[in-house]
Amino acid sequence: MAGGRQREFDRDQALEDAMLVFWQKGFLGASLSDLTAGMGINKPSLYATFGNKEQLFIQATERYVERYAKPPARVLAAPGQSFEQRLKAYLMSVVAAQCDRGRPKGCYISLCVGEAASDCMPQHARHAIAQARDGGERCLAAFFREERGKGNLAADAEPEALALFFITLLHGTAAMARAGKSLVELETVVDQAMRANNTLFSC
Amino acid sequence: MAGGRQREFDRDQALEDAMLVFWQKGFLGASLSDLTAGMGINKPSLYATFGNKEQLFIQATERYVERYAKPPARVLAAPGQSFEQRLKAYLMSVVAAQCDRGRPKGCYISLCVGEAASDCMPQHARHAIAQARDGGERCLAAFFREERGKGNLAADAEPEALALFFITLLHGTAAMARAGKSLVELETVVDQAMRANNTLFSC
DNA sequence: CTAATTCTGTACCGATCGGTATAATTTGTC
DNA sequence: GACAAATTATACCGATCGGTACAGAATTAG
Repeated sequence: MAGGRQREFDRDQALEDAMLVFWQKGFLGASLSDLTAGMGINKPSLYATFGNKEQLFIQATERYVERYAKPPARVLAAPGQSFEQRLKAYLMSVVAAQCDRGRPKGCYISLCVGEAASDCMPQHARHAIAQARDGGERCLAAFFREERGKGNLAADAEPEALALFFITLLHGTAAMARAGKSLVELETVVDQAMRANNTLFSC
Repeated sequence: MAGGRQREFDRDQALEDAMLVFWQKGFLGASLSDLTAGMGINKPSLYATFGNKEQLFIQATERYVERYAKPPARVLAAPGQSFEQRLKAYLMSVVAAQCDRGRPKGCYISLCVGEAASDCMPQHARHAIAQARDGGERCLAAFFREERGKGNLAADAEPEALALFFITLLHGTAAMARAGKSLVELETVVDQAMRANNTLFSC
């Protein structure tokens, strides 16, 4: 049994707070002062608990994926709804999260993709962002592939191309949400994107 | 007539180089060391010629708009081509620029929109980015409005909604280009987006 | 109790940030 | 040539960066 003073903050809550800081300011823009202020702890506690800024960022990224990227993807498998309904529900769920009040606008991953392309981000952090980004696309491609197997999608439809199209669109809505566009505006964008592929759906 | 030592560098070339640094690293990520190294001058020369980092950024942003954002928009008015051909040529021209070898991937404006939403960017710099971002959307909306007036677009089409859709898409392709997607991949995205609105075009 | 252990707060580290003072150098005017 | 004006290079400024040493405070084991 290990003795010693027990920490005065909740580790999960601190990681959530750190994630929100990175979400708003990116990896570069989030200074240690910003992080410790947002997390309500001081630097030695941060380093003892999470390692360093890069490792904290990696853990925050994983947390974002688990808490904000994967949940919308679950509606893709919602029972009792048509293929088209599920896809639309997924897209609408994502843009709603991108416009959510009280949280940073846009998408954590999409924001950091911009930083990751410059060499201003450490290697492992860049890798974490690349993983998170590809994860969404692969998940969506698997969805289209499966639905095509079920006959909900035209036989000549390309799952990877469809996934790339919608993921690209969602990166676009993330940028627009960050620029201040309203949810209703982005919903019209999703509507137009759905219309783009309705010839494939109706097969 | 003003005497004095004449500067040993070309102001336009230096601004172009600074723009490329901001394009690759963003406002925050571009340090003065990065900028002076990329521009081939030293700090006093930079400050004497361009003011400070923020004013240099504003001038670099304006230069990007003139040299990389406006030229693709000219093909929207190309003579002897259908409305649909011109729109597609515009979109393809933009994604080609986003994937151009030898230049930073993606879009200068789209990259900085992410930074501008945090409070890490000075006020005037943020305003310059907002101006540049809105400029493209307004230009595209005016294009759709004019084409609708000419009967090339359905009477019930909404120019603003169409402009928002395609600008959003291009912000998405910018993020994907920055993430390493190839030009051919992004061209398939544009193709699918064009298909989205072909019911409006055929009127 | 004491000892060992773990966390917290402060104060500090070298490095880099954006920005500038200063002096040397190069030009034009007189 | 003398002098003023403008650019150059170097060296420096205070502030902040990411990261840590250290001492005090809190907890458990014996």
